[in-house]
This record gives sequence, C-alpha cells and structure tokens, in this order.
Amino acid sequence: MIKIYNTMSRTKETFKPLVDHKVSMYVCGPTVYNYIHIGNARSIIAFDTIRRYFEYRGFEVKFVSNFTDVDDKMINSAREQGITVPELADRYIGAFKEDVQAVNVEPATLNPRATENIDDIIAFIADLMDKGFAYAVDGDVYYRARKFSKYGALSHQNIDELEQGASQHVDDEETARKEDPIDFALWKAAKGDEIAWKAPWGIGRPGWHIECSVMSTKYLGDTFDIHGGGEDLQFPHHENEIAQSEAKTGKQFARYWMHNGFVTVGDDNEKMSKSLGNFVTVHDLVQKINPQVLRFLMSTTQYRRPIQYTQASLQDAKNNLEKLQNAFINLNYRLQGAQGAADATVAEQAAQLETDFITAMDDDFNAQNGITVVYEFARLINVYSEKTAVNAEQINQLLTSYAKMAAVFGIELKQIENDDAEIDELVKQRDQARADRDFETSDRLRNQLKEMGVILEDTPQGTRWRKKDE
RNA sequence: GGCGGUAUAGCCAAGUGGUAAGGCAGAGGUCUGCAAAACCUUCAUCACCGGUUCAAAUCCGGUUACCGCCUCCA
Repeated sequence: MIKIYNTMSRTKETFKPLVDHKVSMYVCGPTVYNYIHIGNARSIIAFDTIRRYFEYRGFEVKFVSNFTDVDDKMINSAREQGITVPELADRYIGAFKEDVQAVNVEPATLNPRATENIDDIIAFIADLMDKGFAYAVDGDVYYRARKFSKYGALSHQNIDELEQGASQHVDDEETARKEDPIDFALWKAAKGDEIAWKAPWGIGRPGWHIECSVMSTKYLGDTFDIHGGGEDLQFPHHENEIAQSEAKTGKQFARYWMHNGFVTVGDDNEKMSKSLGNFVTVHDLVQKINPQVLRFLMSTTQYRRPIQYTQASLQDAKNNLEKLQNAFINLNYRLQGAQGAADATVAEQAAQLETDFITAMDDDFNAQNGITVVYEFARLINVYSEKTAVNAEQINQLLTSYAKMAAVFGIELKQIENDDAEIDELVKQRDQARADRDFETSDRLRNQLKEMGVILEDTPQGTRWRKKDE
C-alpha cells in the first residue's frame, strides 16, 4: 500500500488510484525564459523518482507537465534579446529537454504548451464568466476568489487573514481594478504590440494559473490522481487552480496534492530562486560534474525535505554513487567463469531487501530509507562477489534486482566497457612484470596509467581497469 | 500579524512511546608485493526548560534559533 502525504489533508493517505493500476499525474513545469536551475531540477527529479517508483510497483503512469511559454517574464526577456516570444520559448524548451535528459529524467507522456491551448483557455474562462466566477475589466478578466467557498483550503489560509503585499509583489494599479484584492487574473489585456490572442472580452493573453487548470483537465480529465509542484506553488498557484477547475466542473480537481521541498544554498540555507539570484543552472553544472552525481544528490532525499546544496553534499553524492557503481562492477566481473551452485541464503537476503525497499518507498516515497536498502543490497553483492564459487544465474538475478532498485532513483548501473588497446597493452605489460616479480616496472606502469586517469584493480580473477570519474 | 516547516555524531541523515538505521569523512584491522576495490571493527543520549509515563529523540506545555508561503518563484 503506497501512502502519500496529501497537502490538502496534511496527513499521509493510502493511495487509491481513480483507475486500478493506473496513475494520472500533473506537475507544474517551468516558465521557459532561461535555463532551469538545480532547484527547478529538484522538483522535476523528485516527481520523476515518484513516477519511476509507481512504475516499479507496476502502475501505468500518465505524466503531464506543462511549459509556460507566455507571460510577463517571457515578453520582457524576448524583447531584451530582440527575438519573438515563441523563439525564446523554443530555445529554452530545447535547453530544458537537454538538461533533464542529462539527469536521466524520463520524458513526460505529454508536455503541453500554454500557447497551443489558447482556444481551450478562452472557452474555460468564458465558462467561468457564465457561471459568475469571473468578470472583465478593461480587457482584463479576474476570478472572484471569495465566491469560491473552499478558497484557501489547500494552503489552509483564511482569506481575511492574508496579509496584503507581504510578499512585496503586488501591483497597486492592478489591485485598483479588481473588485477584491484577493481576486486573480485569468486574462491580461495586451499592452502595445506584445504577443496576444483575440478573445470575446479583448485582445490579450492568459494569466498564469488558468493554463494549468485547462491543460491538466484537458489531458487527464476533470478529476485526476496527483498534482505536484514546489511548495511555493501551494499558494496562490495551486489554490487558484482548484478554484478555477472546481468552479467550472463542479467536481473534485486533483485527488492528492504533493509538494516538494526546496534546494537551499549558503550558510543560512536560503531558498534557491531565480529572483534571489543565488542559483546554479543545470546547464552550467553538468559541464563541471557528472550529471549522475547531481541526479543522485537530488533524488535520494525524501522529496518534502529541503536539500542543502554545497560542495560537501556534492562530494558526498559522488562518493556514494561510486560505491553503488563499484558493487555492480564487482559482481558483474565475476560472471566470467562462474560455475558454482546458487547460494540460497543470499537469494533469501536479496528477496528480503526487495521487501524492505518496498516498505520504505511505500511510505510517502521515503527515498532516504529506500537508498539505505540499496546500500545494503550493495554490501550483499560485494560479499557475494568475494566468494570463491559463484553462480552465473544468481549473479544475473542479483544484478537485475539491484539495478531495478537503483533505477527508481534514476541511477544507471552498468558494466564498464573498456575498448582502449593502448591501455590494455600497458596493463598486460604490468601483469607480466608482476608475474616476473619486477615490481619496480609494474609500479612504474601503474603510475603511468594513473597519469592517464586509469585506475587499476587487481583481483583473483585478473587485473581490471577503469577510467577515473571526475 | 496569519499559516507551515526544521533543530539528532565532524558532515548528510533515518527514526511518532521501549531503550539512537544508513552513508560520507576519521581511526584500527583483513585481503594485496605495494596499492585499488571490498569486507570487518570502531565513533552520538537526540536545541533548551518543565511535565505526563514503569519507559520519550518520539506525547503535552513553554523557550530559543533558522527556513518557507501570505498574489514573480520548483
């Protein structure tokens, strides 16, 4: 039984999908006006891990994540760069896809774009106007938040206690146009010659919140299983999505609300964000480090907990990842000449660990406990690897089971593939020197290989080598 | 002001009543010609104060510090 912490109820609830063995998920995607930073990546990776775990447990997942490809920031950024908004969007959607692929995120089932759904958005807004939940003022359209009685239920806010302008992001001119300061924009009238579409109430573009209501219900149905995003989206974004969607359909919107914690930086553990300027982009980071290390750092903390991004945490992730990879390599290496009988105790222990893994992950995707089981599996494998007699079939079973677990976290474990004749030759020469007990020569050769970034490992089955990963 | 979250070893971190998982780093050891990899051993009384209980990191009350949201944000 998978349990999910539902932000709406603030408790862990047993997950019961709308349709047996299927999960429908919608996760709010980025506004594509620049590269994503590792805080954005955290969210994407957290939900990718959740999605992968559902798949591990045999669910079929329909995963929809949008691109916000028109808004103020898009318009301003495009203007500054002297290109059109669609050009800007195409550029950064391309970059987004490269970045998430680098950290091994499975492609979404669908990545709808706001601008490709304008007709649906207009129809949705028109419906809200008909139902009395929306009103037009000088080409803008606003939602009457107070009319939706459950407004504030998700974030557990009382409308009357919300402090106006606490975030210092209110626009006084806009507030003056609204019936109530709490109302939010569904449609924004075009200023000047900026990108715009024609709607019954005037030329303009959709507000931010409406696109998610439209695209999620369009592709997943009026009611779907899971809606996710960063915890900063709880209010107002997700609150507004609920208000819009449920006012229109009269049905429950998302059934489980999941929110991931932030990546924090600096001594005071401040939230990483574009507006604070304290961010590291995935694009830059993966030039410097193995993307798998970033993936590992991001996916092995429980998704609701914050992650501290520091050099030390990165180094930690690198060491741990290597440890897991080494176990795979060590056992894989024993495949050659494996002729022993299977070990029943080992098989039993492996089965137990699989059960432990499920127990850990079923509890609201507790990755920290899940990864602990993977470490234990690695130890089991290493111990087995050192046995004099091993069984090929058992090796394959262990490796498959182990790799499947690791894959939930987006960790790809694979055999080292060496195809460098020059290195092979040097290794061979060193082996000969060792056989001749000419250790001066063998050590010289080993140092020479080290200079080339090659690590040697002498095992009872022979010497093997691998490139040192920076 | 309102709502919420954190505080566990040098670092990361699990743990919601029964006597502190796991990983990194460190120390010692095994294996090795020496290494590497791996394995074994070792390393904390849980921010503070008070209370409930046979028993609390875990429950209650209070204090302190830090973080997030309150119409840009993952």
